[in-house]
Amino acid sequence: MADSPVITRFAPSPTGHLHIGGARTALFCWAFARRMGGRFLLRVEDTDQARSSEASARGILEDLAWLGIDWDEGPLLEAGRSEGGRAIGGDPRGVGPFFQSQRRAVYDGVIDGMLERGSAYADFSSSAELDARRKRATEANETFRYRPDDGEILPVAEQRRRIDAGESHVVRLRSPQDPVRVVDEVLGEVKFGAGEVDDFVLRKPDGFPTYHFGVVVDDETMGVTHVLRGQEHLMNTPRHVVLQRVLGYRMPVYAHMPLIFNDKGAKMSKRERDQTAREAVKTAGLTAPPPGTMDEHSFGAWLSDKKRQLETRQLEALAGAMHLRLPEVSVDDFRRAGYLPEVICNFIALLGWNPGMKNEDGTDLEKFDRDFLARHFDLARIGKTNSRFDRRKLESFNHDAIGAMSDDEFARRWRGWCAVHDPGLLAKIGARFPLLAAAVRPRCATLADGRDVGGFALIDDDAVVYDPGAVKKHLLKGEPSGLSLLARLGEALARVEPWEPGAIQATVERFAAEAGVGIGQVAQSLRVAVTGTGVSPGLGETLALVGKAGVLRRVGRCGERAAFSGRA
RNA sequence: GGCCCCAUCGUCUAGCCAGGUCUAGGACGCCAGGUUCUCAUCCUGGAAACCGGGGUUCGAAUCCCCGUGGGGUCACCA
Repeated sequence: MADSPVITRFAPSPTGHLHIGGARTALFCWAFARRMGGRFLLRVEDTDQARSSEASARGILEDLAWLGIDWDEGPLLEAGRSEGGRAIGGDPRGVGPFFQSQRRAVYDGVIDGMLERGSAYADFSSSAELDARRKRATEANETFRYRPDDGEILPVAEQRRRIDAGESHVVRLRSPQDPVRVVDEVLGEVKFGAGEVDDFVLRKPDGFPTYHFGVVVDDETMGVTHVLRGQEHLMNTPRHVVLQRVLGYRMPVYAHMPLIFNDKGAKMSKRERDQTAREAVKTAGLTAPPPGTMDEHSFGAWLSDKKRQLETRQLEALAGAMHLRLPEVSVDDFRRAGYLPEVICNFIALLGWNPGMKNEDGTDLEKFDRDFLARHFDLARIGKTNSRFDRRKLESFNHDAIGAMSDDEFARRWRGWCAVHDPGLLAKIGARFPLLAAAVRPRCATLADGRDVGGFALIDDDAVVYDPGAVKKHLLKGEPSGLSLLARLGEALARVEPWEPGAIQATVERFAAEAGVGIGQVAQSLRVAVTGTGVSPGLGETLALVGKAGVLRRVGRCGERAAFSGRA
């Protein structure tokens, strides 16, 4: 309907990185707004003074922009500056600001009215008292609900006087004890009995609103029509609905989405990464930090304290030194690990939503882009069941996406990634980068894999490390042995001109035919001689990358190695 | 523990709302073959699920109830 545009919002709390679950929530909010021709807005819920940070807010905004999730209203962000740039956000309707910390006057105005009407009251009791009561209730195995009798609440004038005197206090909702019924777009009808909602806090002693109060006031003020959020918020809904009723607000449409767990079936959390690393350190029996990762003191402190978390940089350095793969949990993690933003969007959309369409070959349609989501996303097809995050499948999707790219496109993307995450590779490979990219592309599941696959091209010629197994299998065995072919092969290769994959390949094939041995044997001996292992991209590409001089040097060095006398 | 949600292959799911066409389809992973100079691709084939018990019905993966299991939530965090 033209007169009732859909308005959705994503409202992250800037206390850390954007979690993959949060990214999905944002994506669904975005997709739904797009599909309905509505607006998607972003609001930063920075009401926890101790934990919120500007850097975190900035990071979350950038992660969203990177995923291609752009908001119509919200904080301004200059995104993609390197690629022409675009500005996201703004306040066309004048409903901002979009940082809750800047909206105190709005909340205070609402609170004042509630205090006057007696629908809220100031509570001057200390949090210590409350904690004690809560503890007693818990020990007695009772549910603790803060709900004083009418007589215990101070007269309005008295409240006013003590507030004006500057006494520390919280403001609580005088909660009507009515049942609440919500028809959730995902879960259907959900009922909450009368008395489930207690006199929860609306405004904290520091003057900042609580989450519940901020959400309800802002959603109303900003005209939010549809609230899409994780199921962990389901039990917050009756609170919000009660508040809305007290304030005479409209109730938005709710849609609670299933949760995403890690592959172990536990909630995905940042601690996982530290846990994984800590376990690896312990099984490896490491007692000191690997060189260049961190100092001994922080290492020891981190190792002995399960709750302690390393800085991202330290953790990554440690994992790198130990050749350890850390589980990704934030968008930022996936980005550094070399996943493509469009693949992440595709994959997380599938965690809880399904288009329910078939491809022409009868298989289920599950590969799609953001534009598809913007055209087909709907609430009705959001599932109810929690899902596990299957990294193998994500990897497969990413691999397929890379496989579908042209060499040029891949080179462009990989170069962009390297510029941020692996500048050393760019410096080392120089002008041969396009060649490397082409060779490596079909073998990469992530952009980070390129370094491993093409590692042979990134080392010095005399730094090749020979894998004993490969040497034994491909150089020492057989008659004639690979080793014995190498010298003559070198001579043949020296005459190759121009030095490019096709010509190299042809020469090797001719050599094999003339020597009367299989192409496989020749190729493998050469591969081992040049890369040190029996695995690499196609032989022509591999040799082309190393360069003629490099290949001849490596072949020569390989032939000289006494270590190949058979004892390996 | 109270309240609330959920339940199809190992994992993500289609099918369920409008019961029969389901000897339950697909994807990832796994296993076995084939193509290939290795690897990765690619091709072919395979194993693999309706949580249990009651109903309703001629007929239930689909509807209802109970049980069990899993999850969420119980802050002056969001």
